Amino acid sequence: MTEIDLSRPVRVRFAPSPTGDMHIGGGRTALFNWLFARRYGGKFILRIEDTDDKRFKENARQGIIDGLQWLGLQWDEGPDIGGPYAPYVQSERLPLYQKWANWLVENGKAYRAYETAEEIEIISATRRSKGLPPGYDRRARNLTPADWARLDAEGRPFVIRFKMPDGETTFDDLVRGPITAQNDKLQDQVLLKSDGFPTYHLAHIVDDHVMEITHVIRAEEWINSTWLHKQIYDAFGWQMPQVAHVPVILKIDGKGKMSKRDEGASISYFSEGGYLPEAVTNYLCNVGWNYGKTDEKSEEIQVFTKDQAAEIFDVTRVTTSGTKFDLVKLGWLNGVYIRAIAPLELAQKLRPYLEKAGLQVNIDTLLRIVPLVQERLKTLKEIVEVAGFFFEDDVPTPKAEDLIPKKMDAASTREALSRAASTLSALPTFEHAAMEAALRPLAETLAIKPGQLFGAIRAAVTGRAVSPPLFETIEIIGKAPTLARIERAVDSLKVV
RNA sequence: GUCCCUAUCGUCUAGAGGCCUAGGACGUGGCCCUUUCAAGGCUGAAACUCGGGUUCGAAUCCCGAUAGGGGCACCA
Repeated sequence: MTEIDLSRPVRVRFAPSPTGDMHIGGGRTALFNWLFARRYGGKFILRIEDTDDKRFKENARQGIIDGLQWLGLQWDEGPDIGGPYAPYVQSERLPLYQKWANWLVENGKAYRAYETAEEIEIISATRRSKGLPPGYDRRARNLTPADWARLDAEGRPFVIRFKMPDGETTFDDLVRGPITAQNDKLQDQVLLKSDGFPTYHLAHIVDDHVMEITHVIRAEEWINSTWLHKQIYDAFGWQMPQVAHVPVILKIDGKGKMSKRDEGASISYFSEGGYLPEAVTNYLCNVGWNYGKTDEKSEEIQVFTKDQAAEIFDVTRVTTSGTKFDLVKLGWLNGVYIRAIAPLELAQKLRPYLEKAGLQVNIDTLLRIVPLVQERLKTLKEIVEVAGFFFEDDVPTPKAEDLIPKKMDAASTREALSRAASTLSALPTFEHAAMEAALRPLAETLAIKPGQLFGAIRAAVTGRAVSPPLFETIEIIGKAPTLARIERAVDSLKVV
C-alpha cells in the first residue's frame, strides 16, 4: 500500500463548486480533509471553484460556508478569512489560469481547437457509433499557427485542449493503490474555454500547485479524471499531490448515488431537522472510515468526537466500496449525543424548535421538562411531539375509545377518573411521589391495575396514549389544569 | 457502447493465508425492568456473490463470471 508522503508541510483543501445547498457527501469529503489536516498538524483550506459562469452561484457560497461551520470544520485559509495565497475564489484568479494555459500551448503540450459545440456533438456521436468512447477526436492537433491566424481573422472562437501523450498513465491512490489507464482512452480535454474561463481540470491543478497543496482527498467520481491530471502535472513539470478517492454515498433504498432530491442529501436537512453536528460528523466518520479494531470496547469504537478521530485518522484506512446512508443509525447516534448534553444546554437547543412550532415557551417549565424527555428524543425537533402539549393551554379530551383503558368500560372509567380527581384534589402537595403513593391504593380499591388507572389519567390530562412519566408530567402541568382536564373527561363519558 | 472502481449479516463495518465455529454497531426477535413510550440489562436469528486456480491451509492471493457503483461536457 502506498505510503503517505509527509515530506512537505501538510496542506489540504476542500474545493466545492457553489451550486447550491451543501451536499452530505461534500460534508464527508470536507470532514476527511479536516481530519487529515488535524492529524498531521497541517492546514485545511477552503477554495471556491466557480469557473462556470453559466451556473447559478450567488447565495450558494454562503450555503457552503454555513454547512462547514455548522459541522464545526473551521478552515485555516479561505475566501472570507484570506490567507497567504488569496484570493481563494477561482473566478478572481482568471489571469493565472490563462497564463498557464498559454504556457502549455507555447511548449507544445496543448493546442487551440476551433470546433463549435454542435460540431463536437457530431464527432462524439460518430465515435460512439464506432464503439469508441464519445468525445473529441483530436483533429485540431494538426493545425499550424498559420491556421490559427486565419481562423482568428475569421473571428472564430477557440478553446485550448490538452495534448494527451501516447502510452499509459498510472497514479497511486492512497486508498486504492496504483490505478492505470491507456492514454488512447483518455480525452484531449478542454483546459481553457472559449470565454477565457478555465475548466476544473486546469484551474484546480494550477491552484493546488500554487497553493502548495500536498494531498487531495476527494470523491470517487474523480478517479477517471486523475490520469489526465497526472499528465497535466507532468506537462508542467510540477509535483502532483498525493490523491485519495473516498467512496460515494449511495441512497439507503433504491439505486444510485444520493442526489439533491433525496431525504438527508443536504447538510441543511440535518441542521434544520434537529440533528446535532457532533452526531452527524460522528456518523460521517463511521461511513467510509472506522476507528480501528472493533472487537473490544464496542461503544467507544462507534461513538467518538471528531477531535478524537483526528488523533488517529488514517486516510489509507478509508473503505473502498460505496456506502449507503442510514438515517436510522444516525438517529440512534443523535440520541446518544442528546442524552449526553447538560440539561440547561439541551433546553436552550430545544427552545427554538418549540417556538418554530408556534408554542409559547416558558424556559423554567422547559427546564423541568428536559429531564423527563432527554432520553426519549432522537432529534431535537421531536420535542414538539414529545412535549409540545406542556405548552398548549387547550388539550382536547380524547374520544371515549382512546380514554377507556383495556378491559374497562365507560362507567368504570368514569368512576376511576372521578375518584382519581378527588384523590389528587385532596393531596396537601401536588408532588409526583405523593400522587403515586395515593393513586396506587386507589387502583387497588377499584380492583383495577395501576396501569389501567394511570392510562386513563394520562389520556385525560395529556390527550395522548404516550407521554413522559405520568406523575412528573402532571406535576409540571399543575393542579388546576390537571383536575380540570380530568373533570372534563369524566363529563365526556357521561354523555355516552 | 466504452473505460475505471468495488464486492463480508438488512445497513455500516472488523478481518492484511492458519488466531474465523467470521467479531462489533444500528436495525430486528425473545426475556427482564416498567404506569405508556423511551432508556438500560440479558439473550437469539442474521453474511464471506459464484466458479476456477495457487497453497499443507484462503473471507483473505490470482484469473474469470456475475452484480453494484462511477466516468466518458467549453459541469465541477
